[in-house]
Amino acid sequence: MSRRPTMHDVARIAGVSAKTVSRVVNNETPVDPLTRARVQQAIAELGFRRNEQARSLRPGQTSALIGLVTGDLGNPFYSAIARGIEDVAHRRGHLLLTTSSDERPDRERQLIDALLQHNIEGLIIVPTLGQHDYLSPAFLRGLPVVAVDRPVHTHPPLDTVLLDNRHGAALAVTSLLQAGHTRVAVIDGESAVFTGAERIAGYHDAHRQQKVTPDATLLRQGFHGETQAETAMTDLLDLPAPPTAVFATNNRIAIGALNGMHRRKHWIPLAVFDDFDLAGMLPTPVTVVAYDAVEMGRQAAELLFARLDGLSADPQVRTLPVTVHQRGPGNLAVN
Amino acid sequence: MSRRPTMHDVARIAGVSAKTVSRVVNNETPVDPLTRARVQQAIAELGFRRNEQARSLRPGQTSALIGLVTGDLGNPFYSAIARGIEDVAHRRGHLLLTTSSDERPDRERQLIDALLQHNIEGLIIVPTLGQHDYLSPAFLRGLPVVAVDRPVHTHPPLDTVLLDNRHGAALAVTSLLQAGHTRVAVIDGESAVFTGAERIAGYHDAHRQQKVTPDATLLRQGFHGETQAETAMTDLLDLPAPPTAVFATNNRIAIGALNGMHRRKHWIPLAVFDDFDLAGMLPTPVTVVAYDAVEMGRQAAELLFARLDGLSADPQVRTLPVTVHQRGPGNLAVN
DNA sequence: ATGAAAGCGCTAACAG
DNA sequence: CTGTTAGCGCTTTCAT
Repeated sequence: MSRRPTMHDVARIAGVSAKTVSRVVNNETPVDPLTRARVQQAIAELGFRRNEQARSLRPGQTSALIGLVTGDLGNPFYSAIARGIEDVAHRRGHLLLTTSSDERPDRERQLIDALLQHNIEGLIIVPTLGQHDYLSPAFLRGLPVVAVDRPVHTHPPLDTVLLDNRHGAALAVTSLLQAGHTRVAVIDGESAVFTGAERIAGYHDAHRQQKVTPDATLLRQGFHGETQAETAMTDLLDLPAPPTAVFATNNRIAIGALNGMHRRKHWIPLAVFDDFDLAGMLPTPVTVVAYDAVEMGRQAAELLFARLDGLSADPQVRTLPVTVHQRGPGNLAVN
Repeated sequence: MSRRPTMHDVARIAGVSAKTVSRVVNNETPVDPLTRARVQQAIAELGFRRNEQARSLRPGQTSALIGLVTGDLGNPFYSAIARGIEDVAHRRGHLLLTTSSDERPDRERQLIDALLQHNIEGLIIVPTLGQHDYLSPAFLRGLPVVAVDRPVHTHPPLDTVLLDNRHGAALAVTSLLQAGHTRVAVIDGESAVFTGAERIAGYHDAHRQQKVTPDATLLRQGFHGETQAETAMTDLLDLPAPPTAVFATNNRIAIGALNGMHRRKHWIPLAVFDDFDLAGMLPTPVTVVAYDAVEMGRQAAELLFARLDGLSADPQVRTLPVTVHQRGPGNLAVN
């Protein structure tokens, strides 16, 4: 198997110097049209492809590589973000290196290190819980970084793309309160997670605004995954005074809560931050907070490229809108 | 902002030559333990990180980069595959470049080209429909390639990881036939897609084996997305002699079919190739064919690394098992 | 309009 | 055990 052809190989075939090949490949001027044609002919003949690693080694050149760290690419929320980033990156002639931290800060740090060794031009990160001192200027050496979904506290602050968690949650819970519910339970995941905390704040905002006092015993936090959420739901339904509606702070929790209702054959209206298939087919009304995760990725990538282009001055925080929809049977009222 | 430190910078601080730094960084012998310590000290002081692009420029060195092309990273099926690949790649010290073809052959080709320019060591691809002459040895120059989910016909053939589509579909449809159904409809997507064709073959296998003659008018193909599948379902239910059960060849089609049943308030048992949330909570029994997409990715990556390690001889086709589960109300029988 | 030389950061081969 | 030299493929600078 023959060695991959270089510019020198092309140059030899075309009877020109490597520099002229370089000019043709990069559409630089001046090159005589006939020379250009000869070179292009030779390129086609050999199947030459420029070596990006060699190119980007030169000072002043860039790698055309963007790095992404999320908790788990297998999670559709994260992969939608990745897709949005990829869209913009592709349009800008960049490729995306994707990695998954498993939500572990040590692995996150290691991945960022690996990405830096590959000379990424910029980094987009859905930060794990924990300290991010390795997002400091000293560690990053001026690498532009954009945070998505969760803020990260650094000096100076980073460009950030968030959802309107608090407002979306408030809207969804308000729809329950306005239907007459006064005992709305909450099932949340890991209590230290930013998005969950914001959504719970929104729950409280709604109560305050609707002048309903929430019952603290109905607020359940720290549940990982569907199975735990299911138990939380059955526990709530087994209370002497069970809730008449429930707010799930995310998708997975909602699925667990629904499994719990199904198990107890006791259905109460559900509000949930996240949309999901078949929400409209359930035996109880579902109020969903929907958003565009792909768009989050796009916006993050656009912030990143703006900074690479030197267009950004101060770090920006963009908060993306969410929408609320009623799914399933129309009547939200208390049974 | 100071320039990123190089091995020479480290060498100067540690009072050694660049080659010695290289030896330390690569854990090569022999290096005097004291020298090694001095160098490590200097590395820490400067925050030195080896430049992977420069390293991999040397002949005999590799880029530690793997490329992936799927139809759409935002699709959870593909992103699960990506996650599986990433797992193995990370364990092997490799990073993954992910790209989405939008199922367009021209874009697929362009992405492969871009990946090759970045000197990927191997490529994993969920191939689009269409000719793949650009997966020929001439184009790839010996680059190892693994196909996932769909085979691709090249000479020589590629390593391939598939699901047991035909058998899984047969099992699911058999459960309907054994419950007494004789009019089982099929809703399928793009008819040229390999997986759909295999699953329909499984549908016919089941009928043959159960000695039931399928009604060709109940076989509907070429539907894109949920909305079209929903229409296909309502059309079927509106027939003078509607089906008593339906087989959906994938997830999205199943959601559409369920929406159709919901709209007509006419529920019939569903079999579907793919598992999904809330399948157990619907008003009709659901038979799902489940599988592990992350594992598909892992196996693909393992085939790739086996080839990079020079361990593989002939191209392999691995067919991964699927499992069938009953969800929802227990009774599959004809209404 | 084109080419020669130098060097990006790293490591293989060879000296010492 | 350590250092020197050379060169991977490309592009910048400066000649021609």
